[in-house]
Amino acid sequence: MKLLTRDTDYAVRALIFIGKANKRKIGIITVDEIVRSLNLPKALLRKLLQTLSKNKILKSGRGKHGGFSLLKDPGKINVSDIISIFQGPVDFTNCLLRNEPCPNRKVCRVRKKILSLSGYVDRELKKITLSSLT
Amino acid sequence: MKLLTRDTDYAVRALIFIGKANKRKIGIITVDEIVRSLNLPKALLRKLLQTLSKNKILKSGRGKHGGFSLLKDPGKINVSDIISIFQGPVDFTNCLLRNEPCPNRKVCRVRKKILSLSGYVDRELKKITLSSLT
DNA sequence: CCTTAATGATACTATTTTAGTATCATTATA
DNA sequence: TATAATGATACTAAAATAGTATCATTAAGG
Repeated sequence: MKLLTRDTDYAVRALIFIGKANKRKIGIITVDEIVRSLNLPKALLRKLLQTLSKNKILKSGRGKHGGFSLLKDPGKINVSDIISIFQGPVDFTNCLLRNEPCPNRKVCRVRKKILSLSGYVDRELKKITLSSLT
Repeated sequence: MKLLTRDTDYAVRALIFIGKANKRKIGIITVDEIVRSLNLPKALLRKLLQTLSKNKILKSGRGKHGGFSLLKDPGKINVSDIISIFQGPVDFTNCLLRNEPCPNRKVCRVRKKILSLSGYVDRELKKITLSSLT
């Protein structure tokens, strides 16, 4: 019952690395640099960073001297965002019965509790910003 | 990102049903009765209730007039227990790096936060007892 | 220009988890 | 001894997770 899948996990690691570099005024980081420091599989990391670029978390530059840098303020990037990108929004509820919407949804006490837990966890994850991690 | 898998979900539904029946002094419930009321797949439910019996949540009786009843006090059966049985203990942490223990474990801030969230969720799930649901 | 070093797009495979079914064995009751 | 119940177990299908490979495109710099 992992909260973060591998993709999210590696993406967060990479973002922390890029965030730290940006802090030291190193504008652009290549996949190779991240791989050397964090020991992540290169082909996979490339895919993840491409996804982060498509989702406006990173800015990418192509060609020689290309690479990645943060597109948004590190205070505005948080773990809930990254989970949303790689795993879908933080939502613990299920509320299906044999693949149909559960008829008991409206009054279900389990649902109420799970919903509230889900909300709590999401709010806490939104507090874990990149700036709080670098 | 479901918190409960289908097995846990169906098991909780069945336990609620059995708990309610036990409350009304109906000692023993058969799989067929649960299936008729909750519309769950019979073969699957049988397997789940067998697992609950092995885990000392239910008592089972075989033969004609056999069936299931709660083995423990409904105040002492909670959702965290059922998750533990079907999905393993409530634990959001991962802390692997390429399938090895992550070397950063000890100082990792993400880990600290996930651990604390995990603990919170588990404590809350332990509060959702069967008696609170029937 | 042309080489090189970077990302973009995309297709593919393997493994694990989740979801669900089927069947024979055993037991208790009437 | 027939019947109605659970016990044990083996099996299949689908989805999610984990990971790799390759060609296309772009930008810098001699």
